Amino acid sequence: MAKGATKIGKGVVNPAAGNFRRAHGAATMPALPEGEGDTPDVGARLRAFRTMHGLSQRELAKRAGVTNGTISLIEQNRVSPSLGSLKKVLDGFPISLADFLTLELKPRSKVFYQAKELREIASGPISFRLVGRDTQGRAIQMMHERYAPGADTGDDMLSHIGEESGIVVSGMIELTVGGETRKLMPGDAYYFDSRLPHRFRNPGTIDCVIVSACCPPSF
Amino acid sequence: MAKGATKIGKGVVNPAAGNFRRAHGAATMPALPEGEGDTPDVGARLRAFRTMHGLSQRELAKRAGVTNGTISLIEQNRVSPSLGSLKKVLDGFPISLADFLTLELKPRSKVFYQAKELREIASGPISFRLVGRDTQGRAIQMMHERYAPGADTGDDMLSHIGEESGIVVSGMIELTVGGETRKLMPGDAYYFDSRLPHRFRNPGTIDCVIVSACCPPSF
DNA sequence: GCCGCATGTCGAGTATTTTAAACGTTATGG
DNA sequence: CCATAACGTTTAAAATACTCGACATGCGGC
Repeated sequence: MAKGATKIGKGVVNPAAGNFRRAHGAATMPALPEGEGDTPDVGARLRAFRTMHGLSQRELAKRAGVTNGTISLIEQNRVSPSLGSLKKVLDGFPISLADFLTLELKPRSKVFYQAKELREIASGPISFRLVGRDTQGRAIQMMHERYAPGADTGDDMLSHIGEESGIVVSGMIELTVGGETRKLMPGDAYYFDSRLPHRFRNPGTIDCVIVSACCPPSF
Repeated sequence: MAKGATKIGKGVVNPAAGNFRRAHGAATMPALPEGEGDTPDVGARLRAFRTMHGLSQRELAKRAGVTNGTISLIEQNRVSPSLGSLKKVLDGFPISLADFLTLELKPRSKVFYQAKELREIASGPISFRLVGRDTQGRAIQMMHERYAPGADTGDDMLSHIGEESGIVVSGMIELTVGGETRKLMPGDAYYFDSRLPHRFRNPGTIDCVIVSACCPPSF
């Protein structure tokens, strides 16, 4: 292709169905009606995955050994990446090619809760304030954490197991989960799937105390 | 690429590790050590899968809407196909891209048994001759079948459940399983995973009687 | 408001994949 | 024995993916 004939004018190719174009031999495709399988929108998948890890196109590109332009084009579904490229890109974070293609990409359930949203499940001199509406289908173990000013866990890689929840007791914590960042004040809380990349940082000037809970579905 | 500079002289790229070459920006790849994920030898995978379906490169190519050359190159790992191409190719038979990449590609277990290989598990006036050495780990239900001369089941698509076994009682049957074809004579038998595409044909001039068994692990 | 920095997109050039056609081989008939 | 057909492989040309550099925008600090 010399120059002018770029088939790509501006518009996205086929964002919905996820089938790639390739208007070639005019009258090909005899047997199957095309569009059998899945390959649901690799572009959106990659973008979601990347942002969930808090990476920019350039950062990911550097990690993966490709250029940012490539990432951009792929995410726009302007190209159908070769397995080699896609593999390199995915090596940027811990997931296999097959897993990436299977990934659920589900609408994120409620993650952040305001102090007033916690549910009181005890009474009298003791107060148990429950995080999350539906206790059923959840699995938790609590912990007590303290963050000095400036403390930072750094990004966590997917741990692929369990869930995580916590309540800020004192101080302030900046929590990033799956690309969303939020500053939580005393009384606020969080609840998310541990597989989502997450990060705790104390941007304040005093210690931050959190009652947190983590992991395995032990009961 | 004009012409002469074909990087591909003759040899296969990297049949073992399954990582694709792309000797480009010289000193790229900073973060991860490359070779994290899998992508195990797409070429061999495709070839195995194709032959198991009894398709030639050209047949598959026609179904998929690509050229036979493409199939050839992919199977030799001379290229790293784009998702679009690979998807088109896989649309040729009923499997998803992710499933294809996950596929086990296990060393086929024993499929064909000679008459003398059947194990007698009864005695006296009654004779139960068992197909397959290890009854454990198998799940069977028997049937009685008869094939008129020329009868042909045609190719079966993957049924994704259970196993299948049978013994030829009289006549002759030509059985194709996962790309291998064999003519079975009276007393001979078969045992295979139903997910493998298979086909029965009676090339003889007399009826063929088979005692067969199929499917679900019911006991 | 302006600057510096980061981000995502675009255009042109290069590298790679895919096509189309031909080759060498093997099997099947006549 | 030759013709025919089918198969997998190969090669140059066409089409696509990828790189490199530049652009426009957005954001935070000063």
